[in-house]
Parts: sequence; structure tokens; C-alpha cells
Amino acid sequence: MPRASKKQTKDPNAPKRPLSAFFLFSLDERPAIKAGNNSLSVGDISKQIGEKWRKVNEDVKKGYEKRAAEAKKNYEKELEAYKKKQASSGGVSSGGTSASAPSKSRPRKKAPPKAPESDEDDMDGDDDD
DNA sequence: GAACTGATTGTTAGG
DNA sequence: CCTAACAATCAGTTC
Repeated sequence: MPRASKKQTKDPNAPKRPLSAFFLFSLDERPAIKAGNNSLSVGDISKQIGEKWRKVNEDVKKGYEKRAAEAKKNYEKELEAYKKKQASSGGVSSGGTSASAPSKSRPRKKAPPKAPESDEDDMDGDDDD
């Protein structure tokens, strides 16, 4: 299935996104949840984490957010290295200058921001009182 | 045996 | 601004 999210996306130098505070939180809580339960699957645990995440104090969240912020910084650094590699990417095989460069444009889907629903807006210039 | 999916939310980057 | 997608984790599933 086309969800390439298992280990490494493609390139070993591909900078992975910085984990969000929630993820860092999960890294710490997941084993805790497992400890409370014999062995749940990620799906089940994730739900527990999500609920706990909302219940943790903002101070705790802030703590993780801070870590995430640093992780982001590191991510930028990796990105630079990744960029550099792209620039001087030595021909891996047959000296293709533009051989390795999976990042072109993210073919994301574009959904309409609003549904064509026009219902109540103003009935008529009815302004009575 | 190993690639893959399942759910959770946040962060990111491009259009 | 907004939208989509991907980030980890681990057991379970499948071929």
C-alpha cells in the first residue's frame, strides 16, 4: 500500500521530520501504557496516549514542546546537510546530475477549502423590527 | 522472516 | 491561509 512509512522513506540522508511534542510524549508514555496493559497494539495505545495527552498539564506539554523545538532545530541542520548533498550529489551511478532528487514537488491533493454550500446567508433584505 | 498496517496528534512545507 | 502527509512505535498480519 502506498503509504511508505516504515523505516526510511527513500534516501538514507533524507531528513526525517522532527517529532512533535505528542510523539515525544508517546515515547515516554507508550512503554508506561504497555506496562499497565499486558501488550496492546500501537493503535490501542495511541488512543490512550491521545487521551492522556489532553489531560496532562500544559506545563508538561510545554516541556515536550521544548524538546520538539530542539528537535526541529536539529532537523533544520539535517535539512541543510541534505540540501548540500543534493547540490553536490556526486553521481551515484552514471553520473546523473539530476539523478537523485526525489524532492521535486509534493504531489499533494488539493481539496476545496469550502464546500459549495450556500444556504443561509441572508434571505432577503428583510430587516424589520 | 520481513515488509506492512493499524491510530494518535503535531509539525512542517509548499501552493 | 490551508491542506495534506508524514513522523514513531510494536504487535499482529500476511505471504
